[in-house]
Amino acid sequence: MEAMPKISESEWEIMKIVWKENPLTAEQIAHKLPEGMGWSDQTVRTFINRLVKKKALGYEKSGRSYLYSPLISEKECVRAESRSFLNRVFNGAAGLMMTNFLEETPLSDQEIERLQRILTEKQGKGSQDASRPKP
Amino acid sequence: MEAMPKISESEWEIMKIVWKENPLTAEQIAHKLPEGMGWSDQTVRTFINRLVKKKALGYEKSGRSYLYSPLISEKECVRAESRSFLNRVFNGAAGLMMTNFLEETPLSDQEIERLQRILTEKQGKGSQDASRPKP
DNA sequence: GTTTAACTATTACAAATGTAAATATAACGG
DNA sequence: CCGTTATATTTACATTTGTAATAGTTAAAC
Repeated sequence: MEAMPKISESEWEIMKIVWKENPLTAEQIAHKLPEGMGWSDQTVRTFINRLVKKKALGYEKSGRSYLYSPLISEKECVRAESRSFLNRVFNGAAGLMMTNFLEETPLSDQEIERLQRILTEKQGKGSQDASRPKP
Repeated sequence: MEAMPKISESEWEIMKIVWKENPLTAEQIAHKLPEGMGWSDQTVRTFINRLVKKKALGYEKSGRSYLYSPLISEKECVRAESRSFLNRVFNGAAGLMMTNFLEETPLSDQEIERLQRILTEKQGKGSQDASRPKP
């Protein structure tokens, strides 16, 4: 798992785009950025370069430009970032965090049902006891 | 709501302590920090000072030292940080985020039940339709 | 082939952050 | 009162981040 590189806020914007679809040229990435972003082309390229340096993006030459692709998985990054957030803000208490989110966030009935289904599924599975002997 | 100051990772450690109990002297804060932290006394004082500069902490003189107290509420900070995280990592999709957490996090049956209770309570309340006329 | 237009790479620079040392200050002990 | 010492304030410095401008390179066009 190679110690996830630390992805900054701006770099996340780039990564989200490249995860969704790849490979992409720098220009394509710049164009797919959300409107309000307002970054100059050079800024975008700087972020891309930093991500390459961090081994978060890889590239291959194609014509006059490079095609960038992710070298680290979105799942891993989301997991790492989530853990960091959880520790920073909730001292690692996932239950507390979720309670908090549930209380603060408006959810559609559909979403509520989906979450409930997931919870019910989890229920029997005894995931609270991680120390069982392997069969 | 005064545009929450941005609290850095290290600064969060300080704030969490002062929120839990206050007022505290710099020394007390330093002592209450988690073991593994390994910050020098001066480092802790630097963080405290930055938090004062950011108006996150206030102080009052007492004998030879200051007593620090939070000027911003934990709730507000948690909310701000949560929103930032949600946007950065999940593009603001709270439902997706929660699904993800539920799937990845081991929870005790107790916690599961608590979350289910909260969800059930939310269910009728139609929080997905925020545009109802006030009674 | 040489110019040029598009890309990349290098460099810049200020603010924030992590980490502290050095210096000033003031209160407490005697 | 005066020194000692605990505190606070100032200063330091490297790294990361946000935000580019400028310089270098190379494929494409002619």
